[in-house]
Amino acid sequence: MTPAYLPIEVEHEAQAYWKSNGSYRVDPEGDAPENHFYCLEMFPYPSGSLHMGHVRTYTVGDVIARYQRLKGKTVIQPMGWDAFGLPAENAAIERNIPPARWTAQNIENMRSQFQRLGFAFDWGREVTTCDPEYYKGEQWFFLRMYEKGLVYRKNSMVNWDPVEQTVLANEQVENGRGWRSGAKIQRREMPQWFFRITDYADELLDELDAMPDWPEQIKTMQRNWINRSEGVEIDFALGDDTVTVFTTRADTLFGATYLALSPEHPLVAREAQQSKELQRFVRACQRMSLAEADMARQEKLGVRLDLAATHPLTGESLPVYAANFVLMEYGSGAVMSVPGHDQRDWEFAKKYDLPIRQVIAPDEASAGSCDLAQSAFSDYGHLVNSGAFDGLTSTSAIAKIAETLEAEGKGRVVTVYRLRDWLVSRQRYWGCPIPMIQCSECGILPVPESDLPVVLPTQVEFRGVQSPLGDMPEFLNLACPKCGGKARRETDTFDTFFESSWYYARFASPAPKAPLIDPQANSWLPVDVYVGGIEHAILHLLYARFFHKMMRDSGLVDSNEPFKHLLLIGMVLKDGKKMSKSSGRGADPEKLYTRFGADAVRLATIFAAPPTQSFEWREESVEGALRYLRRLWSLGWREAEAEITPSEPGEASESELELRRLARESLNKADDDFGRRLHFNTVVSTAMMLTNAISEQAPSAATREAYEVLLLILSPIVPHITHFLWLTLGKSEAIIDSGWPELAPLAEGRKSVQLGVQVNGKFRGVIELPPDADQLQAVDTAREHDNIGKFLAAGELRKVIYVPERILNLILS
RNA sequence: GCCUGGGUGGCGAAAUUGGCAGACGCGCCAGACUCAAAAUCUGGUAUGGGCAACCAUGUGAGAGUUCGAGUCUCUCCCCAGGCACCA
Repeated sequence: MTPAYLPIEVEHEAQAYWKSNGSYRVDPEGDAPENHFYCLEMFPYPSGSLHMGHVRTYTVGDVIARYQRLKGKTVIQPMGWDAFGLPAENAAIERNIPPARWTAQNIENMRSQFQRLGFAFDWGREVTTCDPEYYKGEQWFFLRMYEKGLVYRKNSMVNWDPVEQTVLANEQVENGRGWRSGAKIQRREMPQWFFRITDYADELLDELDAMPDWPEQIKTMQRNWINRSEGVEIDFALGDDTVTVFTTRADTLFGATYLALSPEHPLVAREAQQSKELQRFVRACQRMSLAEADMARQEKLGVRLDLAATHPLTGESLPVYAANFVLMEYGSGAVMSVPGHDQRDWEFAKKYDLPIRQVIAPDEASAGSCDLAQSAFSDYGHLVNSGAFDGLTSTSAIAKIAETLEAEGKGRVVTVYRLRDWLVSRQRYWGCPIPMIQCSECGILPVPESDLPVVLPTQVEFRGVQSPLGDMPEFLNLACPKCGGKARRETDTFDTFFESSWYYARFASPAPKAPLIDPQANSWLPVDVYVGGIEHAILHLLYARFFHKMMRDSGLVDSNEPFKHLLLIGMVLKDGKKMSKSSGRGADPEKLYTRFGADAVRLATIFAAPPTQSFEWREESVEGALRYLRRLWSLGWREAEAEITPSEPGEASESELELRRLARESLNKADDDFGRRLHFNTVVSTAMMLTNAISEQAPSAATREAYEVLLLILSPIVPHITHFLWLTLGKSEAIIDSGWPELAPLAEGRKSVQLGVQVNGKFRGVIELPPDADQLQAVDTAREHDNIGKFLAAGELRKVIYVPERILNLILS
C-alpha cells in the first residue's frame, strides 16, 4: 500500500536530517584546495520576504552546489545579508521602527524561508553587513587604501538625489534619474570621498578578454562603461592662459575653427563673472535634462566668450565658446571644434555662422559622401589644407601631429576613460560610518586603527529624511587623536555597494584572524560559479572586480578576479513585467511551498526554462510539478516493495536491456547538462522520460537500477523527496552523501540500430540495421522498406550518402 | 546611431558536432473509472489533404553553400537589454 505523498512531512524530515548531520558544514581545514568548489549566489537585501526571482536564483545555485557535491567536490555555498540600505530608513521614517530592528526582523523571516526551501547553505558562514564585526573590516581597508592614496576626498560636481537626500555614484544615475528614487538628479558641488577606480581602468578592461566564462553581454556592458579612448591632449594659448582640449582626431587639427568649453569649465565660470548673458546660459544648462538620450537630441547652443585662442600650429586666432554639448566629465571639458569633420561641431557652426573647413578628403572619390554643405565628413581619409601634413592618411597624421606637438611642448598622447572615480560617501544614516575625523586644528584625519570599528548607533529617532547622526553629540564629538582638541566625526556613510564588494571573500574566511580576510580564503577563491541577476551587470560586478584587485595588491588575495564563471539568471515575469512584491500577487513563494511543497516549487522553476532565460510565471507549472512528484513517489514505493531476484548475466530481456541502456544515457546526459551546459530544464525532461520508461515495465533488477539513477539525477533539484525515497529503497546512506553513480558498461551490445533514410534529401522512413552494417547492407535494407522502396522505384540510384548511425541519403538521377 | 542577445505549435520549451523539427511538460479534446464531480489512468493534439497507410507545407522574411540547413554565409525585418552630444 502506497502512502499519500505529503510534501510538508517529507520535507521536514529531510531538513531535520541535514541539520542534525551538519550536512552543509565544511570544515575549514578540509581537503585539498583543488577539490574545493565555491558556489555563490548574490546575497539578498533583507526586504522582508522572498519573491519568485529569489527562489529561482537560489534554486539554480543550489542545484549546482548539490550536483558538485555529488561529484565529490567539497562545496561551500554560503548565505548572508546585504543589510544596509535605504528601505530600512524609509521603514523607520514611515513606521517609526529603528532600521536595525526592521532589518533584523526581515532577516529572521527570510532565513526561515530559505531553510524551508531546503537550500544547502552553510549557515555557519552567515554574515550580516550591518554587523560591526563585518564592517570593521571595510573601515580598516578604507583607511589602508587612504594611506596608499587610492582613497581621496575632493570637492567636485556630483549627482544629488533630491528625494533620497544624498549624492549618488555615476553608476547609480540612469537616464538622469536616481536608480532607486527615480528623481531628477541635480548637479551640486560638494566635498566627497572617492575610490580611485580609474587607476584600475586598464586592467578592468583588458582582463575581460581573459574571462571566457562571463556572458558576452556583461563584458560588453562593462567595456562600454569603462570606454577607453586613445587620443591627444592639445594646448591652445588664450593670452596668458592655456586651454587643453582632448581629441581622438588630431589629424583634423588644421580644420579647427573655434574652441568649445563646457558650461562647467573653470574658465567659463571666471568669464561669467563679467557677463550676465553667460551667467544665464550656465544656469540654463544646469537645469536642462541630463538624460543622455535627450541630450543627444538637444539643440546645440552656446555663448561666445570674450577670449581668443591661438592655434598651436598655424598661430591663427580662433573664437572661444561656452557650449551645451561639451561635457565637463569627459576628457578635459573642452574641445577643438572641427565642423568639417564632426557632426556636432558642424551643427554648432551652422547655427552660429562659423567657418567650415575641409582638411580630410575621402580616400576613394565618392562624391556624395563628402558634401560639407550638407553634413560633416567624419570618416578617416587623407589630409588636405594641412600644411606639411598634406597627403598623409588620417592614421599616420594622428601620430605625426602628436609627435610635432609633443616636440613643441604643446600636446601629448593620452588615454581617457568614461569611467569616473567611485564616489562612496552617502549623506544617509543606515550604512557603514566612514572612519574619518575633522579637527578644526589638524584638518581631516583617519580614525586610529585601534579605535575601529566606528560603530553606527542603532538607537535612533528619525525626524524626516535627514540622517539622525547629525543630532547625536555622543556620536559626533570626540577628542582629536592628534592634538586632543575638539573634533567631529564624519557623518556620511559608505555606499552600500562597498559591503557587497568583498562579502564573497569574507564567506571564504568566516572568522578571520586577520583584519579583513584570512589567507586561507584563497583555497576557495575565486568563486567557481557566481549566480545572480543581470541588474548588477555594471554596479556590483564592476566594484567587486575593482575591490578584488585592490585586495590582491594589498596581499590579501592571490587571484586576479573574484568570479570565475558568471551565471546570470533570467527574470521571472508576471504579465510581461518583472516580478516583485507588488506585482507578484498569487505567486508568493511562501503560499506556493505551503500548498505544493518546496520540491514542487523548485522543480517548477527549474523545468520552466534554462537558467539564463526569462520566463512567464504560471501557477499550472507547480501543479504539473506536483503531479510528476506524485508519480515518482508511487513508482518509488512500487520499487521498494517489489521482490526482485537479481537476474543472471544473459538472462535479461531485450526490454530490460533497453532500460539499462536508457539509464546509462540519462546519467551521462544529466552529468553534461548539470556540469558543462548548466541547462537544468533538460535534466528534468530526461528524468521524466526515464520515469515513463520505468513505469512501463514490471519491477526487475533493471527497473531498480534505473530508478536509483533517476533519484540521483533528480536529487539536486528536488532534494527532499529523493532523500526520502532513497531511504525507502532500504539504502543505509543518505542520497546527499551517495556520490554520483558509476554504472558498469553493458556487456551486451545492441542487436540493431535505427537509421533514418532520405531519398533525394527528403525523409522517407526508418530502417533497422545491425550496428556494424556497411553501406551495401544499408541500401539493400532500404530497398526492402515499403515506403522507401516505392520512392526508389521512381528512378536510377546515382549516389549514396551513408553516415553510419546517422543517415542514409539515396540520390536518384 | 553603435554594441550584445534572441525570433521554433494554443503556451513553456527540446533538437549540444549540419543528419527523422516540435522531445519533455502545460493547456485543450476524447475515452475509462464515478450516481455525479474532483483526482487518477488511457489515447489524441504543428498546418492543409486523406478512413488510413501516407502526401504536401512548415523553425521571422529573402537569397546562398550542401546529398542534406532551426543549426553555416549574406541581405533585411521584428523583439529584449545595454551604450549614446564620449570629442
